Amino acid sequence: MTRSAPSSDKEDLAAAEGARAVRGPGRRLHGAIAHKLGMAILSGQYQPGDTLSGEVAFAEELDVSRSAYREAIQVLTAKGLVESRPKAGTRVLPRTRWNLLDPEVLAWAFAGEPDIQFVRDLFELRAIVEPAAARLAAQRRDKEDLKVMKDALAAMRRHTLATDAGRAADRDFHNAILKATGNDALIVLTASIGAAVNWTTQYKQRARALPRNPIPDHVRVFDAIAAGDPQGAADAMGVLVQLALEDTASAMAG
Amino acid sequence: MTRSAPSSDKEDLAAAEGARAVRGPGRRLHGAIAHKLGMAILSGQYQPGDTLSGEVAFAEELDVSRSAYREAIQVLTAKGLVESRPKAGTRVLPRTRWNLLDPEVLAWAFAGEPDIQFVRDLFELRAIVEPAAARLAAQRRDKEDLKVMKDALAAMRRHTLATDAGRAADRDFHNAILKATGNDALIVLTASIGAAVNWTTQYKQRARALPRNPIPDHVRVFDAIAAGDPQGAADAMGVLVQLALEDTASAMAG
DNA sequence: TTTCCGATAATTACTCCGACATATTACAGG
DNA sequence: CCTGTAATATGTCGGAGTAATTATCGGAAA
Repeated sequence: MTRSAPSSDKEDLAAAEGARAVRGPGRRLHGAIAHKLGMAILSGQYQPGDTLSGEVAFAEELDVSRSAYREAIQVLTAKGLVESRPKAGTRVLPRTRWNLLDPEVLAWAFAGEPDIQFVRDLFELRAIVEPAAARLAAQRRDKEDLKVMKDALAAMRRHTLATDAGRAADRDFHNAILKATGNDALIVLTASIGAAVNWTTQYKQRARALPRNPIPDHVRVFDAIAAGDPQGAADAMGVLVQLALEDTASAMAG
Repeated sequence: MTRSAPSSDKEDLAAAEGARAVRGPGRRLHGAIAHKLGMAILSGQYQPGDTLSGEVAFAEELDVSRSAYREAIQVLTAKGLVESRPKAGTRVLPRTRWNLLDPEVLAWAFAGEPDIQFVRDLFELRAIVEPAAARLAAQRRDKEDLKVMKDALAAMRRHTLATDAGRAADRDFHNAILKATGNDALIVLTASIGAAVNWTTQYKQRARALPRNPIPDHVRVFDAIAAGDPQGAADAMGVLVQLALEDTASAMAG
């Protein structure tokens, strides 16, 4: 992000244009404001305990109506990022109150320079949850699930992970595993985390060759699930998560 | 138009009073609306695909201004429950888009008669995550963490789980374990799920004696963490989750 | 005639504005 | 130290106008 431009008096204007510029089709104004403020909070630009300027002042600074600004604040409030009270103003809540697993919050966290420690935390969580999901999938998958996984695997082989189609197939594969668990809570959790993490690795690896061919590892996971081998599926998926971790780690280090 | 005209004959009024009645101190009007609509969606009163009445109509039906209604809708949108588009209206999104791990969404889900399958899913997730958390805690805890756990354990012994103080100590104990993991993602995840689940069991067990004394199991977890025994901590915590599951299951069945 | 495409119209959410009500904090006086 | 009062920022309201999306209708091409 090119935030380091210290032009003094035009900054308000830049911020305002920035807010309105992001406003594409399907993206409302209040959504753009929420996006902007959310990223500002997640990036540490506003820190826990800080109190934002008053509604009228901030809305005017952003060059939007008070209604739009307020609706944006409601979004942030719903995600546990801020809290508004009469006379006290709107303040950023402590990090423990943030809904860090909310897909949008994750997107904001990964929009700028994601906090290394947080990425490690997420991978640790993945390393806990995804093997367990594979274990459940091995116990509960039906023929339809296996077919979807098999097709996704074939598509991955065909396109490789360097293409959009290949990455889409990768997502399909993992989603099929999740669906096979039949656990909704597991599905939403893993889906949002995986999406957020892959989101960064994906476009950071543009100039980077993958550490090694990930297809065989995916095949191992599939075989174990197809064979109804829970422990094998969990182990194989553990390897896969570890692989993704190394990939991301090297991408962020370099 | 004066707001205090309680003309009687409409059922709309009843709904409106219902919405306004929940409005306690610290609870804004739009928050109450969001609460009401959120529970209605989670309870299946509005099903995925349904489109809500238009802003003007619905706001008038609830006897609130469009601003308050819209802000409530923004909250629901932020949690992935609904989606609004011009000309198309506001429709309830498919369940897979809901942020089921959002604390408020969980609260709404457990406000009425919680879906049995969903409760099972959550416990399955707990059974995956919490033992892993205990394992990490056994590896990373410091003296301060152990002290907090010890104190909480003593308080649990003193008050028993039948009292508010005792349950607070129970929460403190589990929170101390989470804190000891040092993983923020793990913390928010487990904290919200645990809170929601305990929320039901807590006030359903008013007339029910606990299946068995849970203190010794807690002690086992603590001892393993204090001893730096990851596998032992994970196993002991697994027992604890299983115990909670049985408790909840019998509470919901009876 | 059928099918497809583009212009048009209607509906709905979206945005803005200005005013008032309410809650919470801070201060002054007892 | 406590209590009542005033200041202030959020909360709520109603209405007007804008923008975007969908549905409809008409015409042209197959």
